[in-house]
Amino acid sequence: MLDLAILGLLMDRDHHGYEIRTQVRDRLGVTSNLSFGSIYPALARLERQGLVEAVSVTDAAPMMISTGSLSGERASLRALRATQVLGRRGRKVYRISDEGRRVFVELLADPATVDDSRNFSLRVALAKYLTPTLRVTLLERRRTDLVERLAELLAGARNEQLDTYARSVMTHAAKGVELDIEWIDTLLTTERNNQQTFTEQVKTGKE
Amino acid sequence: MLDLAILGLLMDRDHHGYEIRTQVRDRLGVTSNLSFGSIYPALARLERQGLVEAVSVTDAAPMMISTGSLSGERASLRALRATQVLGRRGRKVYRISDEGRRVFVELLADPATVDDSRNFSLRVALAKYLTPTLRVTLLERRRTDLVERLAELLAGARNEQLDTYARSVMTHAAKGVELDIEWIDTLLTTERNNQQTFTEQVKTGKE
DNA sequence: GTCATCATGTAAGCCGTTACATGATTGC
DNA sequence: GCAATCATGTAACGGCTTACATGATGAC
Repeated sequence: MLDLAILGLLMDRDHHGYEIRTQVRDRLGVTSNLSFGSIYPALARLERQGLVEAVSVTDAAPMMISTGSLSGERASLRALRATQVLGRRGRKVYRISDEGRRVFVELLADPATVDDSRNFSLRVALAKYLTPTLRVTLLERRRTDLVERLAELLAGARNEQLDTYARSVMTHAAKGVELDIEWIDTLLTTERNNQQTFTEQVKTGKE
Repeated sequence: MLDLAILGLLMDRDHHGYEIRTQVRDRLGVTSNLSFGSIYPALARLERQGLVEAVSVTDAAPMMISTGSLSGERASLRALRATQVLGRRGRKVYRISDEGRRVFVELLADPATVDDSRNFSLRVALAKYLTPTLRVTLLERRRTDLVERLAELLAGARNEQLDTYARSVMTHAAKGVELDIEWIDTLLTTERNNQQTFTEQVKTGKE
């Protein structure tokens, strides 16, 4: 989960560890702030595996931005500026490698661990990196699980041996799952419309 | 979490370990089946702590081995009978102790770990063991957290830098939280009505 | 000059899982 | 008799958290 989230964020742009925490919450919709005690070791591990690389320790490396068109003076100025604006020294900025991109997409499409709601949401949040086909597969797989789960919950809610509180939990959980299924259905509809639009465009020769 | 669920189930009646798994799902609304690899060690630990006690290992099985009072024939018959009615041999049935009941209520009311949705749902499912006051406290505490979370999600959904998938995740998560808040509000209303009814009854001298 | 925030990292521990090992009972 | 289910337990490992340790920078 953490690996997928980190790689997913790095697909978009470079990040340093401290930043990843807030980004996971704000861009990937993961509720609880994950701890640095898990983020830093994860980054170190991903680096060892060659999936990411440290692009700059400290901000002395605006070289990465440098187009060469700027004079040394202006580059220094810009470095200073970057430090002032963007923050402090000692930051270790990571960039995803080609191998990292490959593994990321593989991981994102991997059917293995889509079981829980958290993993699924994360995958949808990163779904722009999936092919339309794989997106549909992901959504349909999850939908099947939810339909099954819904049936269990509705059965549970009908259980007369339960007290009002326990039954209320069942009923509410069922509503939540229904909401999830509706959401998936709207996403699936969108996917199919896009697919169709694309197909039509090909057929009619439009761009 | 596991301890709370196990003790909660044992508040109602005795259970053996194997049975606890299904009961946690069917009566407490916990989605994923927890594994025996966590249930059995948990029961052993609770027993060591004196919160539960093993009430019977098998039904009548020890008789077959030790007792000389019954003839071998009758002992076999009895064993057979017990097996037919109660099920299989080798079951270790647990009962909650007085100390266990005390600790359970303490645990259930403990504000420490109500953070996530799973813990909260579990507590609501067991809410009949809480006093009306503690129930309201639990609900209100959770409500405050959710309102805060909702604001964050709505802010996230407004973030225009997000692609449609990521934004969709935020919006959907927000809807889920809204549903949760509505649920809590209906529960709170019920609590207050019951409370008021009780107060009125006292005032007017009704039973 | 000191406090909050930014920034990185390590070590210990918690709470669960999967995989393994064993055996009884029921139904076909 | 054989497979499926019921039933208990152990061992290894996974993924995350908390607590600890360290230090720079910016704001007041």
